[in-house]
Amino acid sequence: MPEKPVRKSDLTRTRVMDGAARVLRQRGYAGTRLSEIAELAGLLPANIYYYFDSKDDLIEQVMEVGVNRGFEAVRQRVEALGPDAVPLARLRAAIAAHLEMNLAQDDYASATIRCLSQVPDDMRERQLENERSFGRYWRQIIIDCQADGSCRADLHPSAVRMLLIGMLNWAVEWYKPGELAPTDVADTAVSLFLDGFSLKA
Amino acid sequence: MPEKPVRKSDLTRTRVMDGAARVLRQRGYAGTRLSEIAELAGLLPANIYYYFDSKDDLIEQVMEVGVNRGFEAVRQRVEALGPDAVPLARLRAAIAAHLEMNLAQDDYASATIRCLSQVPDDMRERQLENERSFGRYWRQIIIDCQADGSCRADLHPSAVRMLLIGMLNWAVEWYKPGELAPTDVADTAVSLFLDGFSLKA
DNA sequence: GTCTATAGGTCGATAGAC
DNA sequence: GTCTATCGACCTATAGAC
Repeated sequence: MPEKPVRKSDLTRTRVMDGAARVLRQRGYAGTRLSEIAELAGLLPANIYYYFDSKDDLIEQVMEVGVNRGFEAVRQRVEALGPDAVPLARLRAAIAAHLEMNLAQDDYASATIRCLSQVPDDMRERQLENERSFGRYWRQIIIDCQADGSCRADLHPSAVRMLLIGMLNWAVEWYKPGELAPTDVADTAVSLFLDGFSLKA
Repeated sequence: MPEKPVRKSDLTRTRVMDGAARVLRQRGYAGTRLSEIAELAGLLPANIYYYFDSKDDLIEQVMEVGVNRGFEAVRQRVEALGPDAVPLARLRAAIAAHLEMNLAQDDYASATIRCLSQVPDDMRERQLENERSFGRYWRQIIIDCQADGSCRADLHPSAVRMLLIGMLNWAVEWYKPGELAPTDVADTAVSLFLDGFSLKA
């Protein structure tokens, strides 16, 4: 491993991205101001242009990190089960990981989720391309569950995936730390999604 | 019934609100421009101030209509079952109605859902107050299902409600008319939520 | 790398003629 | 009710000193 000195430049750049992620999460794309990002990062708005070409350039880089973080959180939890884990166990792990990531209020991941539908068309197109492998990963887990007979094959896998992801993503909108811990919500979501709400007598 | 003449003023006012609902749905709160609303309504931006005190005033009125439309769509479908319908049937009807309302792309309802987390704090506070009775309506149906033994009582009713509503609301973000009809998605959502994805052998 | 200063543009809102 | 004209605020982005 070669030396990888931590330069001040990199630290400041990271502070700007951290600030941008936080502002994007709570203001949305169009509501995000460079002045607020600069304040959080402890510099002046004009300085941002020393690190990024434009506001959109900064935002796009934040969202790229957000997708990667979300994907990695899910993948690591799933892979930790080992190569012999059954598909249903992998699905449980994926749901819990995705939800806990969002409820832990990771700014990058939740900013990305929230802003995807708000950014300009060309930026969204590139972002969707980034998320495609993440989507395939979910899709494969769901299909595997149907293929080995552990889950219902009468439902359209794409609809199942979107409804599931929606249930998880929307939690960002209403969850407030307090009464329910993130793991409690995750347990409820896993149980609800897999076993259903109704009682089969 | 007294005469209720349709004044031109009211028609124009409605066109402005229709335009605002559409723009809000696809641009979000901060991304909405009066110029785009005016274009859709067929007038000039300055004219909007003849009908509304301010941009926020217009937006708040659109969201108020949105909440009412969503609530009425759900309530009417549920009430149509008659007073003797079992809670589980009422829950099915509520889910289908809410989802179909959103997927049919009603601008007012989906704009409200999308913008709620983006508007200024005081506006959101008033909006949440409006939605409270809607929330209680859902809550009662869920509790009734648990009370009569048709649904699981081991899950926190609030968590169940939020996860369910989230699954439905997020559909606005990804649904595109085409392969799947709104009723198909609604059927899948009802089946998935009530019976679960896994197969109980 | 960080600052001051400012250009250039967009938008919400108002004033007043018609 | 709808128009033209315009003000003032705010924001992105650039230029250039230090």
